[in-house]
Amino acid sequence: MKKKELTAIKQTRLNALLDEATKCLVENPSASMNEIAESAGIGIATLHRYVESREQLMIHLGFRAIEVVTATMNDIKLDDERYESYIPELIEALIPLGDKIYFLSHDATVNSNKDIEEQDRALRKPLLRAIELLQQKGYFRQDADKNWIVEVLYSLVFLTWQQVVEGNVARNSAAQLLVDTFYRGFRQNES
Amino acid sequence: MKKKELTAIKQTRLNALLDEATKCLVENPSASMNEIAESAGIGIATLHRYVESREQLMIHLGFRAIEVVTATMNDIKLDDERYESYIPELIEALIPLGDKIYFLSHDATVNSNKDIEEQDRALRKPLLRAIELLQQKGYFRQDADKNWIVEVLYSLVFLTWQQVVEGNVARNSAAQLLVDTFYRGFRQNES
DNA sequence: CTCACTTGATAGTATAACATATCGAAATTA
DNA sequence: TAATTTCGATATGTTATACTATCAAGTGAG
Repeated sequence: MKKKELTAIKQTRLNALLDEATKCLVENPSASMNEIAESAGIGIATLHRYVESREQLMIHLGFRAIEVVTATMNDIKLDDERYESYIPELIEALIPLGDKIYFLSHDATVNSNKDIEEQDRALRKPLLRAIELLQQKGYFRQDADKNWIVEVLYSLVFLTWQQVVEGNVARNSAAQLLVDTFYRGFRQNES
Repeated sequence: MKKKELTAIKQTRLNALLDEATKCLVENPSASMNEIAESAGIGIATLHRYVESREQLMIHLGFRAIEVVTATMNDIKLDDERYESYIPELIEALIPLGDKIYFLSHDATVNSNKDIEEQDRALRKPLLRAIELLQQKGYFRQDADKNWIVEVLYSLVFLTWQQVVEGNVARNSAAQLLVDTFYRGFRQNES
């Protein structure tokens, strides 16, 4: 087995560990390293073979979150011909990443890291542009602030993810529910 | 000075401490007792004179949150003649309590306490009834689940509170912004 | 002024969590 | 099969934090 394959396997396992750690820490931000290791199904010694310290774990988690969310967003293209499908597709893809999105915007350790903070801003840029375009097309309301729209989207994605995890919302109908809420709100139209 | 006045003063100071601790812990859930005391402008010794332990502090915070939110909700009556004003008034009153609402639904310590959990359910009941009534009146969409509506409301109240604290949203326009989002979403009506 | 009470600072202790090292077992590769 | 590595359990050192005890300073009432 070549060396490159070895590091690739390690990387895969590290990513799986990071994903599990994110979920664990979102559920209980004060989870100990022991709890994290147990939650990931590995020993505490092995955990420290992957990450040097708790602080470094947090940094890793931040970058991992950015990486995954960025990749997911890049997969969803804003097609001029079918711009109506952009948000629904994006939401469908983002819901499983609800914990990472939440982690990005709420964890204290992550938010005090300059690099991550900057990458987070870079991450929002294309989303802001997409919303702007949807507004110009007259598809989205133009009297709403773009940044506010993004904040609401993030917030609702996390909420939906959480409701799915807790079993209050069916996984298959979650995206539709969220799109519907995000688009129309709850007021009955009086037309 | 009478004894009753003394305990009343103590209670007032305790409440102020709890309110500050809530804000502090929402911003950084792993804040130490020292940080909490400092944030409240008191010494660590005094903090321990008010609450016996960290765990007891958490319990106190849970009950305090329930108490304040309940009182606020009871102040807003659902008047059959003016049911349109119920949600806007409620939202306006709830935004300053965003941290407490968040604390109630997200803190691990609080959510594992049976009493608080039960009181939290009791707290939601009148809100659920109000939403049901608004749906029957045709004022709210009837195809949306009541519990989902409450979850979204809580989530957005916290988001708005946070945006106000961070300075991204003006305090005076926050309620209007939230009501608008909650009612209509972001899709442009094609009428 | 005096007394009762409260507060904040400091020092100290106990406990829990982080982090490291070791060792045998299991898995993987040659 | 033999060698190498990977892993998990355990033990241990080190640090951080919750909590206690004590004392001096401040405050208000009588």
